[in-house]
Amino acid sequence: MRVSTRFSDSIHLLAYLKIYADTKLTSDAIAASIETSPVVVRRLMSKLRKAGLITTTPGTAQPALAKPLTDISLLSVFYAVEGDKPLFAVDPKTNPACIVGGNIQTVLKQYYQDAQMAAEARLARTSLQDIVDNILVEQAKKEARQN
Amino acid sequence: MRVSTRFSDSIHLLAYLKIYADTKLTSDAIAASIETSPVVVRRLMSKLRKAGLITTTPGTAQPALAKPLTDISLLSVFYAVEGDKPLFAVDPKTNPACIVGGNIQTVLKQYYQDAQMAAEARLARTSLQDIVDNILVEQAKKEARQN
DNA sequence: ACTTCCTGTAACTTTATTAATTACCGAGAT
DNA sequence: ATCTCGGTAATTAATAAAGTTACAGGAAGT
Repeated sequence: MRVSTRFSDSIHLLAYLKIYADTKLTSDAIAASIETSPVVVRRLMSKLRKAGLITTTPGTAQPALAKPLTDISLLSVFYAVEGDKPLFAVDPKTNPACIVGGNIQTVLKQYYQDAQMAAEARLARTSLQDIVDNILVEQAKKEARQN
Repeated sequence: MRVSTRFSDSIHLLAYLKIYADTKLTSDAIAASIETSPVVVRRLMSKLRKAGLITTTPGTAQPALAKPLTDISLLSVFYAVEGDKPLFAVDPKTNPACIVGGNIQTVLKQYYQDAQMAAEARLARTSLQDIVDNILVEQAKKEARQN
């Protein structure tokens, strides 16, 4: 399958709303930054809006963050656009007549959930403000190198 | 994309080698347990062999675990069949002329790696012996319910 | 030696997921 | 009234994984 970049693109989008708050925030402009299509941007915004992370007004280019960036964790963005999609997939179709095939799902599910929760705990610890701060630091480094 | 079940299927395979060690371990028999095709099983075994987890002999059905199950972690199985595939995908193609698009990959990579390492640490903590033990416990529960 | 069963791979096809595209409705601004 | 833009549905294209077919060659029994 094609690998999903929704999570990364959504973080990009939200950071863009903050950093370019003074510009015209059309889906076209945002799409140019992510290098995707405006429709994809609007689809992402639709999910972010439903998750309560941003507000939008139909017909006019006024997307806005619904709360301060310090109050939005990477995890809440992940849930908003990926739902509760598991990081590790259990093979759902194995032979129930076999000792292994009949029990492995139950067993793996537990360990996978542990691992996923560990990753999610890290995502929960980071806010979008951290991301924006780091982007600006990287940008400053870049500009310093040029001089 | 279709989500990969290689990791789960490989754990299944290795547990099968242990639990059914006394039977004929043909790729057909293993495939019947995983409910996949023998070729898929042989492909998985090829990767597990290259990673040093099992030994096989061409032409004869004698796959064997290369080390005790207590010495094989879920993480080593994951690496064997998924390589260093990241759990969270960075969008590689964003506008470098934009402050966000030009720096976000660098920033996200760090946080994604943190999260992935947390998950991997959990996987490293669990051995295949734990999995086999749990499978046998589940099976015993099942049999107890039937009486 | 011959036959049978099996592994190891390569090549190709099918299936599933995601992103991209096209198209259209209706809201808001000028 | 017109122009711009968001929201969404429907379709197409791209991509990754699993399934399938095919075949070369090893091992073991007869």
